[in-house]
Amino acid sequence: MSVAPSRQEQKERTREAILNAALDLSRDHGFAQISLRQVARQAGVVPTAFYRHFDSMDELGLALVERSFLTLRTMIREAQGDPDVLDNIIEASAEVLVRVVKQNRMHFAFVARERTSGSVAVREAIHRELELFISELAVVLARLPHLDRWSSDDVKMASGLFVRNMVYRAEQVVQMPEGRPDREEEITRKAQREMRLIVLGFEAWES
Amino acid sequence: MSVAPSRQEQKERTREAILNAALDLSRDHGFAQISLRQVARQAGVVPTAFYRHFDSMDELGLALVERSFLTLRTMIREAQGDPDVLDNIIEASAEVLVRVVKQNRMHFAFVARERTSGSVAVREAIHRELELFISELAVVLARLPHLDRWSSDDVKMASGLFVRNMVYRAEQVVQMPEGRPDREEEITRKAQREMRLIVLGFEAWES
DNA sequence: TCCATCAGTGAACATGCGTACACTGAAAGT
DNA sequence: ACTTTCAGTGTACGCATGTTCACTGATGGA
Repeated sequence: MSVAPSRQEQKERTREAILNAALDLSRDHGFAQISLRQVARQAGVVPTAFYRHFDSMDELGLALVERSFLTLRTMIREAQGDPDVLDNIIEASAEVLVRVVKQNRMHFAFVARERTSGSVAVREAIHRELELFISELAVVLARLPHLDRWSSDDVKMASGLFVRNMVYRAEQVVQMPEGRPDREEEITRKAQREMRLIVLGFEAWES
Repeated sequence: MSVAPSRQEQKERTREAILNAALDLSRDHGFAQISLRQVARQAGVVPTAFYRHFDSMDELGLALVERSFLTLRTMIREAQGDPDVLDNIIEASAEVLVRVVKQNRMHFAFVARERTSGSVAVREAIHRELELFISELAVVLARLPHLDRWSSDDVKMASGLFVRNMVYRAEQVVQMPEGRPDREEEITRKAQREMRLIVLGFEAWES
């Protein structure tokens, strides 16, 4: 027998249910086109109960942005801890990327989709988070053996290119039908090739 | 005094009005979230008149995709005719890009936005058109002095990278507030730098 | 001149929407 | 044992939507 959940716990559960409902519904039609009532229905709650957790759909959207980028941050930390990644940043990180995107398909789909199409508030939040993410990645990259002689501007630019590559590949993984390891491998390969290209370009540039 | 327009002419005018109304309204909220009635209102016709021109909003969306890519094709042809572009593909094409995007801001905004967020039909149409555009650009690139020794796979990949760079820069130009030649120049510069990086990368790669 | 065509009208409809408001009943504080 | 708090309920409202249908009146072919 499970004990009755405390009030706080129960509220948190409903909040999660609403977040998941919104994420799930966004999948097919985009966050901007789903209604408060649809979200409430899917979450198993009456429309007015929604307001106990969020003031508006816009606020829900911002919460989803936050939750999605938490996943991204976890990814970059995991990559930092992994010795394979430090030895062979390009090959390993491309593999980490595809794996993590697959595991958190919906979060990445949300970011990729709402980045250009969400409400103004959501769009700006994603933009801010992506900029932050680029800076964080730049710090990691700057420590790498090959790149530590580059100017910080160049590292930042490389980081930006990597992240853009990442966002683009994430779009592809998200749209990829499930159970297609061949497509998946192809995406990984292309992502690697592109990152190698970027690094080679910078090296030819500086010399 | 102007003569009375023929029936055909008048119909074509209304059709244009509807297309422009939709493009204009999409600007702020995205095509997927605007209603048939809003479009009709802005075009200065009654909602039911809409059906004389399009069966549904989806069909309107497809017509907008077509019209937008017509603009893109014009751009690539213009670039081919321009001797500056052939001599100095990177610098010149980045400038052409920024100029054309500025002139057709709304069309590019539409493509960039609806590429990831539109209805399934619109999204697929844009994807198809972009693939086509990449192939067309690859043909142009293959004729260039520097690139004619590359494998056709590599040229295609470079073309894909250029187009992705283009789409991304177009997003920036679209979001850029008007009358900021400094930002504009910065975008041009970054686009050029990136394209040079890609070319350098390939050359380092092959040798 | 007559008549068919057809782009655009205007009223009507069922439906889904966001939000206000008064409410219930169990958990948590005293 | 009591009272307070508050997550979730149920009703009701005004409003915008997509689509239907019968219509009007100018255009353009006979």
